[in-house]
Amino acid sequence: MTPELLSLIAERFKVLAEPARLQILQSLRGGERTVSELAQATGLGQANLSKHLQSLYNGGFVDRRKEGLYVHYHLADRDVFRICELMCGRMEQVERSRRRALSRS
Amino acid sequence: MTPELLSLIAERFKVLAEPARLQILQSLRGGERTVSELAQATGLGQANLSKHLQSLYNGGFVDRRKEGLYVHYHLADRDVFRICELMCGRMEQVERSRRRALSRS
DNA sequence: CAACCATATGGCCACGTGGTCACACACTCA
DNA sequence: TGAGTGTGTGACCACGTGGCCATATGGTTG
Repeated sequence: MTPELLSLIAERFKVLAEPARLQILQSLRGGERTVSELAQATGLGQANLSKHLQSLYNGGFVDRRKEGLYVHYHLADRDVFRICELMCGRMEQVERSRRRALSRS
Repeated sequence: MTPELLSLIAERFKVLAEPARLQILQSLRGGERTVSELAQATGLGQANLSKHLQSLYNGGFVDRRKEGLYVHYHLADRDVFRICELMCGRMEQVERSRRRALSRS
């Protein structure tokens, strides 16, 4: 496990470490969405949204398809949500240990 | 999926979005380590390391046990590495699609 | 062609945070 | 008790980046 590999993994996590981007991914669970549709669904500004989409695209989490004026974004794969579910499982566990810690003190 | 929940998930990811902390977790795969052992294994400064350990502890990724002068840290669970493996799988896939994109342009 | 629209991009600011230093705290041992 | 050691913490700086504005880019329509 080289330092370079660790940096790569960290960079992947960094893309998901942002509520706005998680919100975008969630909005894409229903299928393809254009940037304007995503803007309305998420309430994010257009420029801001565009940058987040760029991050997600560079990270390989979403793919896109241009059609006339519009750009349609869609999930690159569904593994992202497997990761998120593992995270949610962790959150429950953290809750338990937090309560343990509180009762300890 | 409320905004608050998304923020919580994002915060979990943020803890893992740092090479130094991934390195610490990896060093703990072999079992318990004291802070000084971790400092030597990772090459991180002591104060810096202590803060990273605090993050990991607050995130519930590691647990600790005080014994005399020393504090022994250990992994809270092994699911972290399931998440990392999923991430690594993603990285291979990203490689493939990057090559696709290159050959497309 | 010009007018218009959807999206991307560069500049800018404000905020968060990783790294380091200095020091505080906790514990052991003479 | 006081010296010495391991760990945590506050202050500080430097850097990265999310959000917003203005503008560029690429495409369509009349």
